[in-house]
Amino acid sequence: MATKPPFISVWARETPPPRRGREHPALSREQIVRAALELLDAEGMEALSMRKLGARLGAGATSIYWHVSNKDELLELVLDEVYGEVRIPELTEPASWRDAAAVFAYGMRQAMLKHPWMVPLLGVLPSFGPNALAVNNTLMTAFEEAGFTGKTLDYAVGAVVSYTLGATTPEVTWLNMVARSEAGADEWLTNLMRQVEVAAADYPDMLARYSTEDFSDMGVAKSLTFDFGLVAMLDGLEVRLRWHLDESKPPDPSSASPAVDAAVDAAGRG
Amino acid sequence: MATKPPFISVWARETPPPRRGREHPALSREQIVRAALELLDAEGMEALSMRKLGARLGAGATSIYWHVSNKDELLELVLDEVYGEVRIPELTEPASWRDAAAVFAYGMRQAMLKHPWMVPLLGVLPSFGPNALAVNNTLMTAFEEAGFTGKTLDYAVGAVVSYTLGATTPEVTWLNMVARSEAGADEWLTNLMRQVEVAAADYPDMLARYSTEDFSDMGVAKSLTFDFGLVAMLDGLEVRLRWHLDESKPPDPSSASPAVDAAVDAAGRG
DNA sequence: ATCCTCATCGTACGCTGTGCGAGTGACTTC
DNA sequence: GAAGTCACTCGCACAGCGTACGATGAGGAT
Repeated sequence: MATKPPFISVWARETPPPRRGREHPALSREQIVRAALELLDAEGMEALSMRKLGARLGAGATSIYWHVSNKDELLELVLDEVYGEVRIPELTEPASWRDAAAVFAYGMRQAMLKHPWMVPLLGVLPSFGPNALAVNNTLMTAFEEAGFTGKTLDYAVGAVVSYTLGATTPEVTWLNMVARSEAGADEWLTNLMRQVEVAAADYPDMLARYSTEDFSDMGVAKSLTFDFGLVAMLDGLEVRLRWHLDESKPPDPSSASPAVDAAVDAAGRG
Repeated sequence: MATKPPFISVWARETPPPRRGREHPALSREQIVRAALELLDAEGMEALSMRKLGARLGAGATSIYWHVSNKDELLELVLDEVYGEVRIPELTEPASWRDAAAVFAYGMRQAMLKHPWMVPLLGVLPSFGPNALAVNNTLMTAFEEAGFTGKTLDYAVGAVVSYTLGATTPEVTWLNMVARSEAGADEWLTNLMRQVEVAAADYPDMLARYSTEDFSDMGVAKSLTFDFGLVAMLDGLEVRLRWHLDESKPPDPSSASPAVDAAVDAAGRG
């Protein structure tokens, strides 16, 4: 059992000093990353192999390894390239932290929907690239100007980012599945529904709920769901912002009722 | 370029009727799933190959394919097995929907931290298994008893699930990285910090914020962050529950200020 | 004893990431 | 001009992957 080599983020490793070399190298890191991005968008994650990427660049497969030390490293670069698409405009109004958050959330969601292959990567690769940092910084600054400070600032920004990620992930999973079902999405969906109905026979409430569901305009429904949760989160944060500004203590400092504590402890021991 | 076969969820495919066969087949689906789960927990995703799994079961690699048609299908089964660990106790108090949500959130988070390999899977495989449905159903029922109905019910539950997923994902990514860095976590972290400082030189605010950060007790910090966002979300939902019960319209039906609309539209076109 | 079905397994195919060493051409130094 | 250095490219090879396929055997049913 060969232990796998340690993971070192591109952004954490020493970059060799640029020495003068040939004028026109055939390959460049930017070029490779761009080609990889195109390939991923066109055919998805499992279509990206070093050989295919090399072929697309008119180069040998292993030539890539001069510019990039790993496939993981390449993926880190591509991922940060996507973060570059998430642009948050300067919003100078006072208390426009809500707008900044909303623009980020929708931008991030759009990026994830446009590049579905990136979603699993978020669970494996860190997001320390310059573009990811820039996005994060913009959000931080907007929240800071609104009055969030210290840990509350981190908490609030983290909450918005978390919701955005978590809300979009299953959406992308769903779309991936529909896309992969080659047959018409309709027939595939009814097939799935029938099976789920069987599996969910034990839960009559669930069946009742599903039967009233409208699957015709899924896109709109997903958007509404996303917006609902986002606004709910922002409202919750706004309450905390007021507490923060007034330096008033929240009425109940902890979320945990005794019942919750007990259940969480039990789960922890299991 | 061979087009990949379509994806068909385990839960959506026809299961062959059980015919009477040998009394003691050497392998069983449950056994395989359990062994796969152990292997994944012990050595992570990329250590799970059909050959290794077969070896661990004292069987040939391809024998597994009698009980499971795919590696993806096996992973779907293992994933649902993990959902089985997320148990939400019966909370019969009125208005205990908050407790139910909190217990789910902490349970799900714990499961994800315990089985880090599952996080990327959430972006690829659907969660239609019986255990996943059970968890979802319990949450739904608790919210319904509290007064959520119709689409608002879906929205509210979805918001809690989304936040939980999205908040835990980067946590797991982080832990994975630290674990993979073979060298002491401390030295690895300082190394990363140095590089990030260089990369973030353009953002003086960010540097200032990071320097006041305390990295000593990361676990506690992450827990606090998680709880903060969760309670914020629940507060936001509680406001909506009251609107819902009073059938009063929210003061501002949409989150979108003109500035946000413009920005979102621009992103959509890009 | 014969047949039929369930279940297991060995082999093989095409694919993957990537380590290694040889090759190539341009620039620097004499 | 000659020699050397160095950036860069590439072919080969290795170990491993998922899994299609056909052979093989082990029971129960007849």
